[in-house]
Amino acid sequence: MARAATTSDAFNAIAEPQRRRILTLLTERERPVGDLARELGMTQPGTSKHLRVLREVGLVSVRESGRERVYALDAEGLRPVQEWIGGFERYWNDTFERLNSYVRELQADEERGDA
Amino acid sequence: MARAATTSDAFNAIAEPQRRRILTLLTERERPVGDLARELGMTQPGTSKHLRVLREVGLVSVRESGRERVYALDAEGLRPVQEWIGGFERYWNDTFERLNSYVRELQADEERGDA
DNA sequence: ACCACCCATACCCATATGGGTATATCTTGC
DNA sequence: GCAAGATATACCCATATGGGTATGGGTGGT
Repeated sequence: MARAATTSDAFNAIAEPQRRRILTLLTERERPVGDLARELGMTQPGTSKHLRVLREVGLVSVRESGRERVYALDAEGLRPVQEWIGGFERYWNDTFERLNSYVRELQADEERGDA
Repeated sequence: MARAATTSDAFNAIAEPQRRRILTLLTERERPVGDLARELGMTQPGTSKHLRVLREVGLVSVRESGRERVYALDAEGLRPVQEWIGGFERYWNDTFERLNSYVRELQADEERGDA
């Protein structure tokens, strides 16, 4: 089974170091596959495979430019992760963080109109 | 190789759905293994294995109570993930951020009595 | 048309992994 | 001390996965 039911979501995608590096590289600017492969120091096929995973979970988008495939970050896909993590911020022990998440909660409330 | 070099970090730990469920369950209260196993609907050994992973990356702590092992959330371990994700917030469609600053403006106005 | 280049896919391999069953260890209750 | 309960581990299996090497399909330049 290994990672039951092919869990292909953002959580799984960012579990891989190289994929995280790719996403980080893409924050600077969009890049063609070859570029990424060089930066990662791995083969083009290997890179393509990681890109495929990222594509499938919607973390990157592709644009064809001549014979190149230019990949760009689609950070929206990280939302689920950020939201999930957000649910734990209040459990961090750091005083500063407590205050921080408290403030964030207040803001969230107001954005929801709860005031 | 599969997930090269045994990447055992928080990112990897939360890539598994059941483990995320465990962490979520632990936000409510600490729980002994049996409890978790029942909640997850899986065997005790299976649950223990997930708990081991979570333990090794510091996402949970254990306390012995008689013949039980009570697991508790240690959210600090999620910090790295939160920080990494944080680096991408500015690339999300600005909608959220815009709203955020808008709210902040409103707050400022009200505090000043501008209403 | 031909060739060089950029990629995605198909395969192949070795290992990591999730889940289950059997079992050893330790603790509490008699 | 002994039986029962709670766990962690050892093992076994099937599959997912990361990485590499071939290879096929487009695209641009000449």
